[in-house]
Amino acid sequence: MPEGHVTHRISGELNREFGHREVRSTSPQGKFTGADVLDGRVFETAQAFGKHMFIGFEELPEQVHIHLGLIGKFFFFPEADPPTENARWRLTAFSPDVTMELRGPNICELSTPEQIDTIVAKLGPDPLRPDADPEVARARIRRSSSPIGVLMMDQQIFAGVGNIYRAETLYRHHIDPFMPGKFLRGAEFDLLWDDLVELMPLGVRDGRIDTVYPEHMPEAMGRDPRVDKHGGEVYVYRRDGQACLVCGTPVSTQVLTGRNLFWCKKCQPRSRRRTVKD
DNA sequence: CGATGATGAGCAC
DNA sequence: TGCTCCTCATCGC
Repeated sequence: MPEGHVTHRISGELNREFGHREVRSTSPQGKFTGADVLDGRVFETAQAFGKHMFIGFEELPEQVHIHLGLIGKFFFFPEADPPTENARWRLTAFSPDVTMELRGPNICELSTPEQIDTIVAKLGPDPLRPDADPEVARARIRRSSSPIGVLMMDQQIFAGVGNIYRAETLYRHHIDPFMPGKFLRGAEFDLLWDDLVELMPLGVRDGRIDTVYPEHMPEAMGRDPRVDKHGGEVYVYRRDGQACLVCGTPVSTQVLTGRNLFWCKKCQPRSRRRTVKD
């Protein structure tokens, strides 16, 4: 499931498996009407911008625009006819055989170059892209009175960051999620941005989100060292009620703009800056 | 075996 | 703020 590291990781996988190969394209489930247009074409390049992915085919100006949403998922099979059905989009290449299936995406449609430009223009800097300019994000945070915990999820600020990276990066820098963006110190912004630039490529490489420093690894806490349920080792994400890996305080949770926020009240204390009048 | 919720986001009220 | 879309693993009965 999908924060920006997943779209980037899968773009790479698609390029390796299908790049410059002729493909068979279908929509077994029928809801991707553009699938037929792509059948028999040559796959060119998949690219990721935050949580959005665009896939180009030779001699076609439109590209496939994909957004996984909350539950969308890609599957790869080392065969031309995997025993599945009802995928939104299915791509197959032959000898060597490989099949991709896309299930449950929020968006899977053909988009014109103009439409793609519009989508990309709305996104903030993506920590996974070398061309990202963090100053855009810095400026937007500095003039916002929304809590930094809300701003972290705003794709116009950090493209690709989702609920796990939000909770974990705020935790790693002891930042109060409820502090208005305008009160975030410049040095704190630098810590957050640099951390995303460091952590997210690891997520791309490993296909999971790990954020715990070695000295805080569960072994050191006497816990079972197995991977957490969501697929990575984390400090606070979905660990509500469990002991903070650093201080032992039960991890807190609260719904913030429709999503579950997780944080440690002791490691990320309410900032006094928060109470200053606008 | 039905209910629930999940790494998301647009939209109506 | 809450509903909606989409899928599927997991949980409680």
